[in-house]
Formats: sequence, C-alpha cells, structure tokens
Amino acid sequence: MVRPPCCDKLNVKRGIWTAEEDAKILAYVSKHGAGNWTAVPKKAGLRRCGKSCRLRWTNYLRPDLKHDSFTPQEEEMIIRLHAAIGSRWAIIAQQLPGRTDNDVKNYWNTKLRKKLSDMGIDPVTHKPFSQILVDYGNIGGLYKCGNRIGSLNRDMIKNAFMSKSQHLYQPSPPPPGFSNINSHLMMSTTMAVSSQAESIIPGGLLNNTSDNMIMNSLGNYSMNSSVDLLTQLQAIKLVTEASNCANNMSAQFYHEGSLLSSSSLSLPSSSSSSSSSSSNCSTAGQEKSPLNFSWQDFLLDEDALLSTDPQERNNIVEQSQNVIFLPNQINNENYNTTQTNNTVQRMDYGAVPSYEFPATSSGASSFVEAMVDRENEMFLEFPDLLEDPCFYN
DNA sequence: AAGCTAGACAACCGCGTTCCG
DNA sequence: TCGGAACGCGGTTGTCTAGCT
Repeated sequence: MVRPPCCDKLNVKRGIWTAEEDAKILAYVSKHGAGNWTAVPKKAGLRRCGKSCRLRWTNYLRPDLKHDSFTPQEEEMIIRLHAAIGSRWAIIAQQLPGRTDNDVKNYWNTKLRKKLSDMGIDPVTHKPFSQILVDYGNIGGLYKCGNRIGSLNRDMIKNAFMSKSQHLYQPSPPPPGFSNINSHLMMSTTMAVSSQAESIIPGGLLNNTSDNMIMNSLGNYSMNSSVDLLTQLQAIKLVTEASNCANNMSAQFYHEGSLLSSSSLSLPSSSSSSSSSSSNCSTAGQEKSPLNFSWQDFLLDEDALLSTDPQERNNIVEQSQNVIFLPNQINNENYNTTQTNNTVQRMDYGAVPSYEFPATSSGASSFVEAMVDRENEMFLEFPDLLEDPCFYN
C-alpha cells in the first residue's frame, strides 16, 4: 500500500488520541484555522498523519459537534434520507447540524439498520421483506398454483403481514388462487416503480413553476440511470419538505424511498431548480391535521381498488396520492440550500421538523418505536393470521 | 472473579475527486 | 492539458465497555 506523503513516515503514531494531542490540534486550529492538514502534524508538534489530524478534528474536536445521543427526529431524518439517497453519509450528515458523517454512519450501522430489519423492512432497499419475497417468488415460480412457502422463516411471514400496515402501494390484482387475505398481502408487496412515481407525485398539487420543474424532473427519473449530487439534493429537499408538510407520513416514506433510491432520478442540471424552488402545502395537506391521524389513512380500500369501476379506483388512488406526498409549507427563510463552488452548504432549518408518528396506544416517541408498537398491536388484532404459517396457500 | 459476547464508537484504509502548479 | 498532492467520502476494522454466564 502506498501511503500519502504526509503519512509515509515510520514514526507516525496511530490509534486512540490522547488529551494532549487533542489540545495541540485545538490550539493549532484556533490559531491557524482548519485546513492544510498535511502541515498540521509538523506545525502542531504531533506525530500523526495529517489525514488522521483532519479526521480527529472533523469527527470529534470541532466545537459545533453534538456529542449527545440522537433524537427521534434525527433518527427519522436519517431513515428518510437514507431511503432517498442511500448511504451518502456526508450528505445526510449535512442535514443534521452537529452530526458528522461518521456519527450518522455508525448510528445507522449499529442501531437503525437492525431496527428496520426488525420492522420487516430491508435496510438496503427500504422495501418490505415481503416484497422481496414476492420478487423471489416471481423468479422462482412461487406463484404457480399449489406452491407453498411454509418452509420460509416465520418471521418473514410476520414481516410480510406487517408491511401491509407500513406501506401504501399501488394495487395489483392478486395472482390466481390467492385468497382475499392473500391479496391484502400481495397488494402490499407488489408495485411497479413507474407507477410509484406517478402515484406519489401528483402534479395537480403543484402550484408554481419551480415545483413543476422538480416534478417534471422526477417524472423523468426512470429515463436516466445517473444520480448526481443535484439529484440527491433534490431528493433531500423533497424528503424534508414532505416531512415538514405531512408530518404523519412516516410509513409511506419507505414507499417513496424505494422510488428515489432504487432507481435513479434524472434531473436537469439547473442549480436554480434546487435552490430557488419553493412550494406551498396543498389544501389537502393542511386539512389533514396530525391530530386527526388515523392509521387507516395509510391503507387503501382494497375492495375499491379491485373494483371494476375505473372511476372508483381513480378516486382511491387520488386519495392515496394526497396522503402520500404533499408539497410543503416551509418558510424559505428557514429552509435553505445553496451550492457554491461545488460545495454543498448545510441546509438550515429554523425549526427542526417535528414528526408525528402513527398513533399507538403506547405513545411511542419515535417513528421506529411507533412502528414496533403498531406491529404488536396488529398481532394482537389479527392473531389468527399469524397462526397460519401458509399465508400463500 | 474470569471469560465471553455484543454494542457503541473511534480510527483507519482505499479510492475517487478536486485543486493547483 | 497533465500529473502530483490534498482532500473527502464510504466501507471496514479496532478498541473499549457493559452485561451476561
């Protein structure tokens, strides 16, 4: 391995930093400012690689860092952004004042990934395991009549059921031989990416040119496989706007996340569309107070969706669209993103979005906790379903 | 009390990108 | 335009500690 010149010294110290070394870094930065890290070890009197000095400063010593535990709001923001842009920790961290990419990455790897898995959601794709199961079935021919998945992990079955409550999907007719409850499961697990795009981005809710610009761009996402920084910023904006506006939409986000991350958004290379865009909450969004939240709001009326009446189906889909994605009502003075010299500046939120989570009887304080609580409630509500390991039979 | 294990977090490594002469 | 140095990022590894057996 070829070490950088600044590290290519035999006597470079490695490992845990001492308080004395920290003090030297702090003294140096306070005097000269952060930067020119290759010169820092020599000027500060440290036997460390410049790269290591920079890391120590950015991840630990910076005065603006928060060292307390993550709040539920931060936790949810990480999940949302990860769903939207994947493991772009630096970008995600920019949306969380006082947090570093390393912080976010560690928190994800040690906490959130496991929590999502426990909730039945694949932390990589943000899709329910049940959908992966169905995808697997499509490949392996599980749909064919008489096939059973009784040999599959019971937890996976459980997760499949859970996903019904956590995801709002476009309906698709159940495969032949599936019962009504099966179709519930299937509906929750089958959707086409293209239809997602249309379902979560109802153009009718857009009020101004810049919004339309973003939405038109998103509408073209499937045509291009490249995801540039601007695209990700757009995704972040959409995510944060959706969070602020429809603060009870946590469950649906995974739906959106699958769209935004799995495929690829193609947006025009116009920086103005990102920085100057603003949007207003739709009437629909304003009317739906979090206080009036009902879990049923997240669920589609399957019978209506399966109805042969096109108008009835459209009505349901339109309702779901209004629920899923709402333009924001963010005060642009508080919500700002700029891009200068290819450096993405932190978005500042005058007020950190406060999310309302699906109501549970336990009063969970975070989205994840709410989901877990809801899971428990649903198991109590439908114990019979979980007794039968052969849902798909 | 000793050993083991898992979780949390700090630090390192390799690689891609940007900067600059 | 090119090449080397510096920087930044994401993945991985290492270390410490608390809890359990």
